Amino acid sequence: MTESLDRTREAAWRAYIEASQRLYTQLEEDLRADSELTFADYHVLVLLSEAPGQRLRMGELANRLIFSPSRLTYQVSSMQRRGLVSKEPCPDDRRGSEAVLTAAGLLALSEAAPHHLASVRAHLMDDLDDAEVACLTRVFDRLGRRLRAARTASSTHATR
Amino acid sequence: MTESLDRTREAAWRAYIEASQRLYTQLEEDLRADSELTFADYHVLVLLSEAPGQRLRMGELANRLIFSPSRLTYQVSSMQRRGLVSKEPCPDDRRGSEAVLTAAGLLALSEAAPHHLASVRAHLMDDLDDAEVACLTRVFDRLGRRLRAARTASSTHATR
DNA sequence: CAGCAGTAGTTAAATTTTGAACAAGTGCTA
DNA sequence: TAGCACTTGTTCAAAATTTAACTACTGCTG
Repeated sequence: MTESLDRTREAAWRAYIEASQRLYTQLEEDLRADSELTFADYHVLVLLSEAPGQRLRMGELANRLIFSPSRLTYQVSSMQRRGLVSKEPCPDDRRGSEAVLTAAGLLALSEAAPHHLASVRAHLMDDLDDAEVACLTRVFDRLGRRLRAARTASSTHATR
Repeated sequence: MTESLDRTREAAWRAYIEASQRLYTQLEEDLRADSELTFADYHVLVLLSEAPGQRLRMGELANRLIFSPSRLTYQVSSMQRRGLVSKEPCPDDRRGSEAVLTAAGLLALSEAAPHHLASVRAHLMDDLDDAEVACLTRVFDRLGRRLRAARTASSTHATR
């Protein structure tokens, strides 16, 4: 019994896992219903639109999306085929390349965003009071920071 | 601006999405490091181990895992190949079949569980105080219930 | 009880994701 | 500055997932 979760934490864990999965599924479905984008597409567009010059190094994009390098390569080529982004060699590092938001990509984002945000509100946010929002922010901010740290630490050490 | 999220909610949303993705990735990685199971495998084993007769109808299992039917078929055949579950025709409904936990499956679960639970604690639970646990439970319980309801409602109506 | 709309689950093809190798370029160090 | 270890990103093959048929069965309805 040493390694178990107490009852309340187990309940929290199960509720979290199930609801998160359902939420994700629902949002993805909504997004595809009123745009031509997947959640991953949307996320790429958001990140690029916020980046200076509306461009990001592949590696940086992969880190933020929490995508493997090869997955990102695939994701970006798919979006490139559809004209949502373009790809340019990186000026200061000839190994690298950058994904760049196109006008069509920006347009697609601006069309999809209202629906998507409405969907996030309808399924999740509108049902939360301010204290709950604060709690989620605190918990997941902390968690994200910790997991980010753990990852860079382990890849630096190369322990194992 | 009608369809946007206010600042605090947007921050909560982003923190949640990122941390959840990182957490999932981390847990999956841990699980694979100290067992032969994926997260999906593990989840199937848990559900079966708790079911009466350690067996569940495919459909029921799919609902609980939030898997598409075909994904579940694939998942279960894979586990069947590895001897973790077996499959039996359902006695009262000749269309149906049941997934049944095997002794090897139960053993694999019991070996993996301590590590996995420790991992959940280490990455998530140990860092939360009781109020936060209560908040998560409340929020995600409610969300799960609501999304579950939305799904059955929409599939009944078959609107769209 | 015949017909038929709906349910349970599988199958097959196409798409996506992973994982391991790889090519190219960088930058330290000796 | 030549050599080498590391980084960046891609490619290829294998595995997983989705989507759309499709088979078999159930259970209502006339």
